Amino acid sequence: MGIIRKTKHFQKVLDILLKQENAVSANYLVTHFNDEINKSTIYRILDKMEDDRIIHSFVGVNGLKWYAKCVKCTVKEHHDNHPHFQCEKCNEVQCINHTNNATKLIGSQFLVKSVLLTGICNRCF
Amino acid sequence: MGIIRKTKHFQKVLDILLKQENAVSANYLVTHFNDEINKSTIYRILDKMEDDRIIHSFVGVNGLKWYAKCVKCTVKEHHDNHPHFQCEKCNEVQCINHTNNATKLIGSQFLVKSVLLTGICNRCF
DNA sequence: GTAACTGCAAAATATTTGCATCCTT
DNA sequence: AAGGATGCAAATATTTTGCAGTTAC
Repeated sequence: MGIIRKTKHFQKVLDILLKQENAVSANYLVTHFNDEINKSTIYRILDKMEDDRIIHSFVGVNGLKWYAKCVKCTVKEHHDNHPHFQCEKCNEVQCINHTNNATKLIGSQFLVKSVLLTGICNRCF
Repeated sequence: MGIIRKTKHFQKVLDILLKQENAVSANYLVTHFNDEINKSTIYRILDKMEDDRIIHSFVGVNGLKWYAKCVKCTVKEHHDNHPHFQCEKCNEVQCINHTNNATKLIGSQFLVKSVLLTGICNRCF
């Protein structure tokens, strides 16, 4: 555990995540910061951010891990479980803004933390 | 491409998938058939089955690939996009029987092929 | 000063692929 | 006979880990 230090690397990764409208993959960040930030460091920063509920993660269609900023999460409650849609052709992930969707979908049998829909987007159709 | 041959291995893998109420991971099958069927063969059989719409696949919380039998799919149309729920603690996947859920969730902006919800199941809560 | 962060190399893990051989039709 | 299936080993690719050295508070 421990406190997160706001290092230069931390800030750089955070900046990308805040700038992005949709989710980004860990792999994208590794490539993007190639020769600037070591990949281990990136994975560790992402882990920390998720622990601190600054971002949340999910696994995409191809098994890659994706991250997106949490809009309205607190340390106590992580309620940013808005669904994501990923196109299996272009692999792009889009956030779907919709409220109460998860519970609407399956009632309250489970504590739902993330929802991922996959398929084909209108651009690739 | 080519025609699927109903070999002994093919039948054995199919039997497991049909017997199962919920989805199983490729990894489970590899372990289950250890010393009986080579892992490459299992992956290839699963690929073929998916091509032929006998089963459908999705990627779980930990990036592992999961497979489940298709209940009402034809070669022409693959409409078995019932949602799956995976517990991030016990990793178990449950099929959620619900109709029209995917389209209800996001309208008709995308062609939705699979829906995965993750979180914590009532047993692990 | 101490705990957290970083880079590097190596490990772990799941899946894929090349190739030679075997089997099914 | 021919095209598909199989086993084996090696390759891929992503993520994790151990460790030594550095940095932030």
